[in-house]
Amino acid sequence: MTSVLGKDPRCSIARSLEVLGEKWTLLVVREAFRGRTRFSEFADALGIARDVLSSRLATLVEFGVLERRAYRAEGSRERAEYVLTASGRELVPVLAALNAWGDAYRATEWGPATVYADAQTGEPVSLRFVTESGRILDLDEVTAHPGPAFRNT
Amino acid sequence: MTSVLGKDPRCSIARSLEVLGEKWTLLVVREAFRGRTRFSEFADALGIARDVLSSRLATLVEFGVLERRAYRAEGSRERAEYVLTASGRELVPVLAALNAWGDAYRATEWGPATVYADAQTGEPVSLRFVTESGRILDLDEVTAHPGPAFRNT
DNA sequence: CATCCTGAGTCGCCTTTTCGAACTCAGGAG
DNA sequence: CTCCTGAGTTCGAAAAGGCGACTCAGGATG
Repeated sequence: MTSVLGKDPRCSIARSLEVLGEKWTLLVVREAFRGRTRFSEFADALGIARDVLSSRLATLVEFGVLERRAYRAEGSRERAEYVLTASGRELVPVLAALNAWGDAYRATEWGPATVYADAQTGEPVSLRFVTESGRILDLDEVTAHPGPAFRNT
Repeated sequence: MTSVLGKDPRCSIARSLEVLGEKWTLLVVREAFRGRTRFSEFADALGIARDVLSSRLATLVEFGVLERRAYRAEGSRERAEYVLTASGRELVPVLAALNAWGDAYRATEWGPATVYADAQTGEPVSLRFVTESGRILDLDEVTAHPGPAFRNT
């Protein structure tokens, strides 16, 4: 991506996209959530060119979304695997938000592809805005306004 | 982007990214949320090449995220403006999720760039997973599993 | 009327990314 | 010693992005 931010390094969205915004990157992360860990698993699942995959894995590792580890299947030599780090696992909301929007506005005959649920009860869950006191708001009750980064200095 | 989905048209994330995943697109949407409507406003705010902006606006209009309208400032000729549609406004969670992740994992000295709040009370809000019955869950209490699209057929 | 100015693009040329297939490399298996 | 596999790297061609110049429509100016 080579710094999309150029214009505003203060915007957190721009900084996130610097890591996640290149073609294929979020799909690689999606596959990581689906449990893929190996180079060929990602390549086969996505149909991505291998050199591009190589480059995407490298930046995801560089920015701490994935961790590259050596592992050894029995009777086989050492190989690399890529697993989500804590920061990678915190990308669920990003994927869930994209998933929900796609379900709502680009629906297909097949229905929803991924459903998020309470791990305990299996009850379906959705992403909502919640106040600190636990009140759940609708989208139109929420406003975005400039934070510290656009007030100080 | 020319169909990243190739491999899986059933995945809602892939379909969302088909519209939103090209370079600059989400930043254009962010600017739309900040109230920009005119071609030059987007261009100036982002520092994006004008031909690329032209193309991004076209696909956002094509997929119903923005609406292109004619407007006329007094004593000036008719010009175009781009405003968020209902489906565009529902991208808040996507931007909020990216914003939160950037704040958490790519923080800067300046602090958060954008803060989401209850429009009424000003109380800060965050994106959370909520069950249908209104229980708020932590990320690690949520699982993603294949929906209808990966079960039927 | 002729000229200037502005917003909203388009055009052409060059650089950067992506694509796809082929090639390499390291070790275990036969 | 050769074959096989997973994990990449390399290379040429195609697509996308960046940048400055150019166009186009109409209102304002003289």
